[in-house]
Amino acid sequence: METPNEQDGAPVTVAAPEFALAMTIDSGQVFHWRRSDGEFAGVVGETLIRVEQREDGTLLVPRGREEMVAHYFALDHPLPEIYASFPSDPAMNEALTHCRGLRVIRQPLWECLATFITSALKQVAHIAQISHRLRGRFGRPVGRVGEVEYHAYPTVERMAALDEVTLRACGLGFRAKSLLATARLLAEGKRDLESIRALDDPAALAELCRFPGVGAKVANCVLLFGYERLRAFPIDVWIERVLREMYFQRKPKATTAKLQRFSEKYFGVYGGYAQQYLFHHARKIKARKAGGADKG
DNA sequence: TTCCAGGCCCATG
DNA sequence: CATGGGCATGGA
Repeated sequence: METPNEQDGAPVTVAAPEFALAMTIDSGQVFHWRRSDGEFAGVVGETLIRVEQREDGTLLVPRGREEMVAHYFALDHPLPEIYASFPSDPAMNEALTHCRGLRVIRQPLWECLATFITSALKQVAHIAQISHRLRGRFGRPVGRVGEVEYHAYPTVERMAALDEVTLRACGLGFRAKSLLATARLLAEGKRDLESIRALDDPAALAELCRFPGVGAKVANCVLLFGYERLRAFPIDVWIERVLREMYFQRKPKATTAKLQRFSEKYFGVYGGYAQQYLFHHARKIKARKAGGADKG
């Protein structure tokens, strides 16, 4: 039996054209990667992965993990085709200019559903904080990098066996109840995430919305980041602002449902990618303005 | 101190 | 069907 750890062989080089590792990890899809020097360390499923992107764009990954990393970061997504499908307007063009190489990650289903339930009305930094607490306290340890121990996301069974008070102690607030209830539905076999793969987008969305703590936004995130439905268009407060400023200036009373319908048609078959680019760019612009005086 | 965050849910018009 | 308010937490 193999026991992969931080010493499992010299890293090997993997070609990764059109891929921006740091930006992808920092784009609010996943919340558990840590950066040290030029390297990132995180857990893919149950495997500790250290990955570095060099100046020439190639990746350094642990030997034997090339496929796992390529699959996780979706290096096979056809970015040229995706970019060609984007509408050409000032907002989209600007986002594309600044976000080239950003990819929509393929996440494990339970981990994705759970983290986005905890994301409700939380800032990205807070989601990361909560995620690390949950992993550290209830997830299986999978190795260490220096002094830092890494953990897998808690299993459905482990989460279902906890109680609301324990979860609230991780900083979950009112989300604890939903997360626990969802874990129990899955642990008891009353629902199944794998079977949702067979459903079409609308049916899958409706099924996901049956979980406590899951509405249209979280469900669309899970469709996009977990089920690889690249058309799914999550509308959070950032995207809603962008849509209203850039596309609905003249219609201030348009409802969210209206924005949703417009977006799904306007941004097309890779709407999820368009959304992710608009989202990330909007956040970066704000951060740049807020921290404009700091040394860079 | 106040504001805001990758929302959801339920009670009212 | 649309709208309003409550819900926990913590960093800026």
